[in-house]
Amino acid sequence: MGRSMATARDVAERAGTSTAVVSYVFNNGPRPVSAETRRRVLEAAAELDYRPNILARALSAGRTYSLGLLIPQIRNPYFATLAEHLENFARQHDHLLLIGDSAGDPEQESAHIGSFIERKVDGVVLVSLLVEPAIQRFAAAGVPVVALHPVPEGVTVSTLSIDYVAAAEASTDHLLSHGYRTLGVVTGPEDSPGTSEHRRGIEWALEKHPRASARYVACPVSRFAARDAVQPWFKQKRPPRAIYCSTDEQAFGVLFAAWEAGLRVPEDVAVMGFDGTSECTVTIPPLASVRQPIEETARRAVELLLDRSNTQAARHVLDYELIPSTSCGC
Amino acid sequence: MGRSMATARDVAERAGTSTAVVSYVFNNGPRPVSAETRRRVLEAAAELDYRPNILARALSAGRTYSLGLLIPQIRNPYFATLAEHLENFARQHDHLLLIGDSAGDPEQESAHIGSFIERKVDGVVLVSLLVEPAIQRFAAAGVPVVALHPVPEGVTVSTLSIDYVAAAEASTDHLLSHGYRTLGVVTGPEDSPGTSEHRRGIEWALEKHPRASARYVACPVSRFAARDAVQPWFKQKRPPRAIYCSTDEQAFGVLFAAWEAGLRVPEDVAVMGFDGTSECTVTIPPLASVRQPIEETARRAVELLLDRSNTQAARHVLDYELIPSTSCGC
DNA sequence: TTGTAAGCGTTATCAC
DNA sequence: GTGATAACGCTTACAA
Repeated sequence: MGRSMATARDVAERAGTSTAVVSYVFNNGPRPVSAETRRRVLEAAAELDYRPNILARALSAGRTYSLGLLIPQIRNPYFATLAEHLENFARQHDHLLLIGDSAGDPEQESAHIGSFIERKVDGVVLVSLLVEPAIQRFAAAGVPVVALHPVPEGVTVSTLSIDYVAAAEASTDHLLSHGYRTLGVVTGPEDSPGTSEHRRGIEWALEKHPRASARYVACPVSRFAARDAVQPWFKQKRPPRAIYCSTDEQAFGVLFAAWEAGLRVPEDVAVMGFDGTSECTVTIPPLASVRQPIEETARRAVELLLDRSNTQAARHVLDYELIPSTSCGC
Repeated sequence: MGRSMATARDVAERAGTSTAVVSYVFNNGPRPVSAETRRRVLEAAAELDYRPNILARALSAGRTYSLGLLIPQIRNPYFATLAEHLENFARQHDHLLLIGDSAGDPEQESAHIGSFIERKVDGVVLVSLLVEPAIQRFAAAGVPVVALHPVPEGVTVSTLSIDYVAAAEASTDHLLSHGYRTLGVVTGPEDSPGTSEHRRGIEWALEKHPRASARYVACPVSRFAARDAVQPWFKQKRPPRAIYCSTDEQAFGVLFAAWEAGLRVPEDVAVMGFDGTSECTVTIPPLASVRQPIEETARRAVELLLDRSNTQAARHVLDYELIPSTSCGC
């Protein structure tokens, strides 16, 4: 029982028809089937509890009904939330989501890319450490990709993201409008996608506030790395009055470092995150941030990948939302 | 280029042999191959950049080289960490890890179970909401399972976990040994696996401290739900002096609720978590907890599932470690 | 030690 | 509208 599933052949025999017709019924095509025959097939299938063998289907039809998600770190709540939403939308379309967590390691990322190609996923949602090689390999294998971060000009791929430069500028503006003059900036690694966009937005904002100055530090996107990265600032006589973080994950580490150094947030140092995960509402104190439209991103990413007519690489821009909260001082 | 991969047939032709031998070489069996022939096959394979088609292999051999992980919530850092380690070990054994996140919803859990069975995973690591139905379905489909939580007596399945009762007792003992007399206990839902083990351990500890009393609340395993669940306590004139949480995830919400209510941790209220994720080291204040051996659990789970000789259901018990920290008052 | 050929369970072409 | 039948690419008896 359950040991060996019924096959299309069994259903065909019981319905007094052929395996071809069984296939036509279950796929609504490519040939038409009379109402009466269809009924008999569905009845037989129900009686035998027939479920098409996905593996056989994949081998024959060349589609696996699976999507890949490649991310730097599943422990980052932003990516965990993204994965949740993508999984929901993928399931609604009868697809399985494969999650490839690189854990910040390009080698693991590379292994996942190979794995996704090998398993012939129908499409990949990409948040990559090393954007260009990843895109090259998927392109060479004919796997559709949607990237969720900025990608260098000239690289042909669909992207789906907010305007990072504008969001960074708005966020910095918001911080500086409190009158804070000294800014600390925590970004991801120099070469990681998005870092230069954050910088550019921050610099644009700084131009409008000539008395403000900024110092920068780049570190891995982890709360632990960020804590370590800002500790030296907090030991100085004059720590930055406000800290801009390019991810919430890093901001979590900054909040801790401030607490550890005996600095009050926001009275002594203001902090701003980026991503706007719901975890921000229960940090101590609640974290101001820039909300990314995670659910909409997930919905559209799945649509883009599964819409097989859509073969154009396009750059889609979504809206962000500035979320002030206790940590920024308002 | 990359469009259509080389097949075993191509390799066989180029090496002047048959597809059978190609298969023997790539699987190290089941028939022996002479050194010379093996060399020619490998050479031809390298020249053609041949990679066996995993789908075809799965269909033919009945193994998919994939493992499933079924968890209640990927956003919980404990499960995210578990997923990371499992993925690493699975990859070391050339297996892919499929993550099924139920998001606390039995219907989603059920859908994932169906999906894992349908895709014929070679084994499943189970952290389930509804243990028995899950185990039934996998058993009926002939899928090996390792459960990472307590499972009712009489259910035949391998388990791999710490002794929850003993750990809960030790943790409660530790709290009470500070002299705290009033204890608040936050557990997961009444019917979720583990809850009764936590309760039992706590009660054993309470018996040794006759002047101590406890009040209980059950809530979903989420920091948000836990925050809401303990808020009423913190509004009372005499909140519990110490709070035991059956997961770190819930303890995170308790720390926030205490802060929000103006209570100091640990001066006004002590807090203990459970799971011992590294996130505990950067909460405000750092969270005392019971460390689960996540990496070892992951390693052994993969070994158990892939060791095909091992068909016995056994209950494996791992060691936990009590981790005192600021939040408990020592 | 190697080759032939029959599956694995679909899909889809092509003839009826 | 329907039914044979040849793929899909691999594994593995069985024969040589």
